Amino acid sequence: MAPRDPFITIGQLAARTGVAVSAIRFYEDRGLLRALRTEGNQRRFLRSDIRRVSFILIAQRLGLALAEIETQLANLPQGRAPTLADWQKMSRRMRFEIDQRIMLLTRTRNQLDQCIGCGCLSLERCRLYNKDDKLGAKGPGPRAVLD
Amino acid sequence: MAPRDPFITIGQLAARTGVAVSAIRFYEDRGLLRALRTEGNQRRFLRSDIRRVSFILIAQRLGLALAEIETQLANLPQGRAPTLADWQKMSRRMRFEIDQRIMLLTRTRNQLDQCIGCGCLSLERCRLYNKDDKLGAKGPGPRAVLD
DNA sequence: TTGCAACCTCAAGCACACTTGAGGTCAAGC
DNA sequence: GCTTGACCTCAAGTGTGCTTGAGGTTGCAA
Repeated sequence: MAPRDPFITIGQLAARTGVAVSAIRFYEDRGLLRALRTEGNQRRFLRSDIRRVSFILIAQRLGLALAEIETQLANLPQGRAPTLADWQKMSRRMRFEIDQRIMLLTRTRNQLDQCIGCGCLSLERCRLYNKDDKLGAKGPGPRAVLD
Repeated sequence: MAPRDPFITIGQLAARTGVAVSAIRFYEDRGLLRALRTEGNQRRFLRSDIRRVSFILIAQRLGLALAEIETQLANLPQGRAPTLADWQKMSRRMRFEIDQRIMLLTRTRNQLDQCIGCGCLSLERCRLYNKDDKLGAKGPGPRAVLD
């Protein structure tokens, strides 16, 4: 493979991102990535897919489910390398998400501080545990965290 | 049941915490709760178990896995109602956890800010995506979030 | 040309956090 | 005393995010 080849193999993508090959195939299945195929049916990714996978990892660290990440990624062009502006837009959206999360945690902390005084955690007047104040559960399976 | 009965049924515990009856049985199975039994083999919980369940909910919101929550709960007395001091100790531990999370998010945000300028997200020098900087994956299953 | 790592598909398995279902028991009110 | 809803157990199912395995193909290189 020439050094200027714009395409990379699945193994290279895996190595560059630290994600398992099987996970990359899984992401492709789920529609988070798209790959071209060689004549011999092997996947070839764009170099820019390294960024795409990195984005998936960061978003997961923030607690986004793959479905939500897919929605976010839909804002990027498919098939061509995103421009710097494309990525900057994504970054700003992410920053907003992070801000939201920090605010929510801060709110939880403040409420907890109020509770330390009374040791409640379970009284009707405690907003921390109040089930109507809870972020709705989303059915079975792992719950989303602090969103 | 007399109004001063110190015990509550599983249905009452479910109603007071907003958690499904099946989930409470599951928590008991997992060792997060303990129940007495009536002669007719029905569970009877302490009123203080309402707090215990509330704690589980809050800890889950912070992204703790049930196993970790179990460890935390081990610091509470089993079988008798925890004192105010017991709960205050828990609250302070939780506050620490929350602080950690806020710090990690703040760090992530700062790194992202640096990235907005270059739109990188995937370059070797970018600390955000750097796979050695990643919080280690913990095998299969849902990953812990920002811990 | 042959060897071998890297690739392919498809099906099944796994950990977590529960829910659902079948089939049966308990207890409070009429 | 009978009905009815709340309770019981145990097994199997569900959704998410993957991994593992079987069985086969590709492609670089010695």
